Amino acid sequence: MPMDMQFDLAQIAPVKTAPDAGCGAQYCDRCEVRDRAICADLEATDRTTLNRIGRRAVLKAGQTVMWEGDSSTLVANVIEGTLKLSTSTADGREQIVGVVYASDFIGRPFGSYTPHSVTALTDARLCLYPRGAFDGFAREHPALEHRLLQRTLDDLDRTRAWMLLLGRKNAREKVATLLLDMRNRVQADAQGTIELPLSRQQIADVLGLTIETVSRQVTELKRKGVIALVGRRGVRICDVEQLESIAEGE
Amino acid sequence: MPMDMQFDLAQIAPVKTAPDAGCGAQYCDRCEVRDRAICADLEATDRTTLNRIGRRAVLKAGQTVMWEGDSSTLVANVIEGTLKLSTSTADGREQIVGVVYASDFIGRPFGSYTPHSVTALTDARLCLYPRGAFDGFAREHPALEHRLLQRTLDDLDRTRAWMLLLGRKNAREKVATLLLDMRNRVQADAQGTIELPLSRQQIADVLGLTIETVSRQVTELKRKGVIALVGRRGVRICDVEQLESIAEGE
DNA sequence: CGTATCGTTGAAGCCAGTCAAAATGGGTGG
DNA sequence: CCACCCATTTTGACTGGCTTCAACGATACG
Repeated sequence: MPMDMQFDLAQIAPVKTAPDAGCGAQYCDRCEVRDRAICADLEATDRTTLNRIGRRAVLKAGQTVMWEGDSSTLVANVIEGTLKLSTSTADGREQIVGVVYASDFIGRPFGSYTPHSVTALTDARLCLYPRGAFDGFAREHPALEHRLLQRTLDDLDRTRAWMLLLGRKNAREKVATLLLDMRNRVQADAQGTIELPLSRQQIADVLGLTIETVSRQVTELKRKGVIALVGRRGVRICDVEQLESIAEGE
Repeated sequence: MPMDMQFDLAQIAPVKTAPDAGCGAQYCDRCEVRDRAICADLEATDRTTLNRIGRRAVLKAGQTVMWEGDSSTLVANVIEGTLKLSTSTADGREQIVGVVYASDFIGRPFGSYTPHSVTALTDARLCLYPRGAFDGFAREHPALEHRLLQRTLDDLDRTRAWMLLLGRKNAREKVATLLLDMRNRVQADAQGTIELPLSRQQIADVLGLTIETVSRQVTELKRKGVIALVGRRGVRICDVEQLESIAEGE
């Protein structure tokens, strides 16, 4: 599936819309991310109001929901799946500036344009809100704004930490750091294998490297016995301490 | 002055403390950044309350106010001067993750530790608040939290845009982009010369380059007639269009 | 089983880093 | 005002790590 696939609005299926429309309070009550998303500590009545302006949407891997530079019309909670945030230079060089998971918030509230594109890496489900309506609701609900602030502050910390990687780490350290990051973010299976949500090209776009350099560094880590590869996307970290010391530059 | 100079608490002089202590509402009324800082649209009474928990502090260039990894005990408004936010690897490689100017907000509210160091690049003046007290005040004043959210969202956008530079631009594009950024941030004099708040080493630390590479790129831009140098810190941009096209990769 | 996509490997070149030395300029004291 | 000093910046020569270009191998899917 090509990564530049267009996001077909017709494919944003309002899923199982209830009589009172929106996500429907009854759906929120059984929402998978209910107590981790920003709407978590809203009163039941407020949640009902918020639900009324929301719509569920289903995305296939590769679909883009928002484009860099477009006017900001939508924000959303991620219910399921993994998505990338990316920016590009005029001549097509891409940098992934963030990877978001279930319960994360996407889009640019309180701003007129979208600073980066948002693209599904896996099949995904969102709870979409029109930005204007969301902004209005948020301004009237300090508890929601507070959670949004907390989340934004955390994002900023993570993003700034990543700047150190991009600006000052070498290829070996970059790859090791990413694998450790994935270890914290992605659930491992019984054998301790984690399924990377990123292709080699996407790893390169996160780390500011080329796909060939990523491949060589991964192969080198495998040769040393620090990691083991399981198919294309699977990685098992065999020696966490050594990987950590490699990530920090020995 | 060594950049690792310790921040001597004794040097945080409570300036002209008025009878009612704090910054003193009467000082806020003539505060230089009064209508640009986050406290801008507070009611007079709320501002008085906030002032009561604030203290003015004076910094000399090179002094560090907050250290990466320390527990977060202070936040502040920048009243005057320029400061850098930076993180480092264990072996001492540094990355500047942000540069802040008058009216900007620094520190990590609603978090237990400081994710980056904050160091004065020029002499500076701050309006300091104990974090706990500030957090409490902010939670009770949605208008303040909203401004803080807006600011944090803007910071995040800028930071992510910088990731594209760090990960995907070459040395020439990096230097050109920085000069254009400085053009927007720093006031030029009558001849159009801007006084950079950063040394060559600091420019290197912002761009993820070495000082030698920065110097060579600056020299090359001068040779082409795109910029002119005035002393060590002064730069005049002679051909903005060309600099912009260089920043975007021709 | 065939094929398109993705990932790996190899060889060569180049950009930025490293190490070393010279030049500049801002500040100080005579 | 000038000479001197020291930190900063520039310049030069060389190295090396990452990219580029190309071909090959593996894997998932119809």
